Amino acid sequence: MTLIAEPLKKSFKAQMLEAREHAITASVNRLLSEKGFDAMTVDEVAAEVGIAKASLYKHFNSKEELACAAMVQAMQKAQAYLEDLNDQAAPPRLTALASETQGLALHKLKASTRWTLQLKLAGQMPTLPSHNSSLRASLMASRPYMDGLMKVSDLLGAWIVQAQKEGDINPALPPIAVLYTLYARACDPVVEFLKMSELHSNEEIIEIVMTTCFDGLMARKNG
Amino acid sequence: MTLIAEPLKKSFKAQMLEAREHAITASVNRLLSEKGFDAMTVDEVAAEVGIAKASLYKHFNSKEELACAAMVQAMQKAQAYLEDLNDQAAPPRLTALASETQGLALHKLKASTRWTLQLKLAGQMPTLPSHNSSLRASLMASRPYMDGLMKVSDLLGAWIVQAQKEGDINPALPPIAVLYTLYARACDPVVEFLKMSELHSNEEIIEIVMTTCFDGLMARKNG
DNA sequence: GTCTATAATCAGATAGAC
DNA sequence: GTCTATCTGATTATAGAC
Repeated sequence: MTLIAEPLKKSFKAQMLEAREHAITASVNRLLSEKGFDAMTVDEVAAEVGIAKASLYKHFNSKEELACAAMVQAMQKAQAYLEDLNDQAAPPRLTALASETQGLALHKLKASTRWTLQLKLAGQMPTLPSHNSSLRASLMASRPYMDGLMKVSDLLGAWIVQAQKEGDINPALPPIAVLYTLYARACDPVVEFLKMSELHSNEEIIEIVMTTCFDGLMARKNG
Repeated sequence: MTLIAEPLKKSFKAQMLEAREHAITASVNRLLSEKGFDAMTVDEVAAEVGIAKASLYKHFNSKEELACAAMVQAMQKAQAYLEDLNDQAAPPRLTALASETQGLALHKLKASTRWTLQLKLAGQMPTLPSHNSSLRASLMASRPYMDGLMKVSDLLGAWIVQAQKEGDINPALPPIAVLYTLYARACDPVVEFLKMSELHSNEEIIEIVMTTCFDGLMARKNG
């Protein structure tokens, strides 16, 4: 009995722990997206999760670790999405018109960007502080975060190079600049401004930002 | 004698005061550009200016006022630049090739954006915190700031509409979205990332960002 | 592991002499 | 107006009972 019960009990406790920590990271994620790292206080997190602040510090040793955990979770979600997208070998025939004029690589880059914007509009995109902060240092020192960042960059980087080869992405742009430009969509203030103006639906905002990102501001005279 | 000396003396004192306050805003401007509002401390400002913190508070009643003064200064500089650009009625024949295919409005929009990027790369662009903060509220309550912002927006807005009429800017984009997209160049993290990577000169960075902003990421197949 | 209560620190703001 | 010294409040982090 004890031989079976003991491991089960441990597993249950571990599950509870994991669930609790997941609830914490979810709250942190939301607050990070809403106010950013500096403005977010540990008291707020504790209040939102519904536990005492001291209990938080049993799970995470510092505010930076707390935020790191949320960022890692988000990064891994992105990684999973991109890997899934990458495995879809067959060209999607949903949008026949687009597929004929655009290569698969560009299609994936656009899908990724759209996914990012949707997440951001849903308030689930924990944004990095634009200026150097203690959080940046913690993230750089975090193996899981850097691993995720590298895998994500590799996937996107390969698509970028491929899209340039296929004549879909401007080959004059350094791939790294394209990568940064796509990353920047995750913290694009234009999205927030347009949302605040309440003149456009979320879908419209996404289409506007997708257009300015891939087609630019200028009219396509011969398009 | 005193009739002349008194006003002169007052004027001199006023000049000193102005010079001192200019030195303060210059420091604030630099720190704001380097670290942002939250990370910048009043102690730092005092240390950089070379006066005691209490003396700072004789000039400005709060950290917000301090930052506001710097932002207002920057906004007025932008306003002056744009008004100057606006007064150049004659189409610049410097770049004959560009002038033939692009209207004057687009030319001015590009010049403004380039100017912004240069300022940013020079570390003279005090960036707004991306998330809501006490600074935002202070700026909204500041008449000179809001006046400058409105004048700047009016000038840019007129050029945007004109450029759309001339077929240079994508007419499908709401003018307000174009305006926000241009404003966003002032706090574009891509610029910082590219600068940190040290792979490109400032001129190259500007050209890259100008390209992604106006032409987008995609190749111009029929351009 | 969770709680209440408290320590420790840091940064914005002020008092008061000169 | 400038200084040194100090106050105040907010926030990160911890001690210690249960």
